[in-house]
Amino acid sequence: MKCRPLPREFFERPTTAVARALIGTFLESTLGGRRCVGRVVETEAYLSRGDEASHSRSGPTARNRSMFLAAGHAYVYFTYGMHHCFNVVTGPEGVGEAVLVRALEPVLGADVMRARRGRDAERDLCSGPAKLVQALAIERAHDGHSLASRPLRLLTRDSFAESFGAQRRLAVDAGARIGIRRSTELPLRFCLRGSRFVSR
DNA sequence: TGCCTGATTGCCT
DNA sequence: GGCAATCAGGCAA
Repeated sequence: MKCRPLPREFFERPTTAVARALIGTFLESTLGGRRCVGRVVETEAYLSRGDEASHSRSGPTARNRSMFLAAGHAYVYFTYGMHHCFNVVTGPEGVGEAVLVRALEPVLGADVMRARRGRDAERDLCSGPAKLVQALAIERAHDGHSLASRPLRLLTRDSFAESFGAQRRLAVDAGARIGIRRSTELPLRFCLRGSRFVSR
């Protein structure tokens, strides 16, 4: 089936629903003139209320302002002095919710990913939020980019049916989020069951 | 102005 | 399993 970007309505559902629904979709980067695609296998939801781990917990700032854009935009932030992470903005404009994409299964352009990552093992290319950002050449400059348009798009589950079939019903597990200290009790992490490409 | 911490990764033991 | 790398944002003073 032809590659189609996810429609705006896809992102306008509750954030946890979007986080779950993103599993099995495809993230495509044509940055640097090289096409790379990965299947989303792990996500985490970050909410605007009752979530002390969310960057939006204290309202808009210069760093997190993209999180308050309309659903379907990218929120890219810099952390730990050396890494970037990629999020999909969800919810109504001005609310401040997003889904962190934590891991991808390489589908196309694995060699380009290897060169960018400086590692050979397929498992090490996109099995972490900062890894996939490096593999797809995503930068802070893409903060606020609309994910319906190149060079960075999210494509429907129907895409790449030659490799993954229709993917109608995928088994998705929910659990606690990783790498946070607050609101660790919330089950806002979603993984494709059985995938060897998740971060942990 | 200064200090502390973080939605991470990779190397070392 | 432990921990260093490395810096911008957030907050206290």
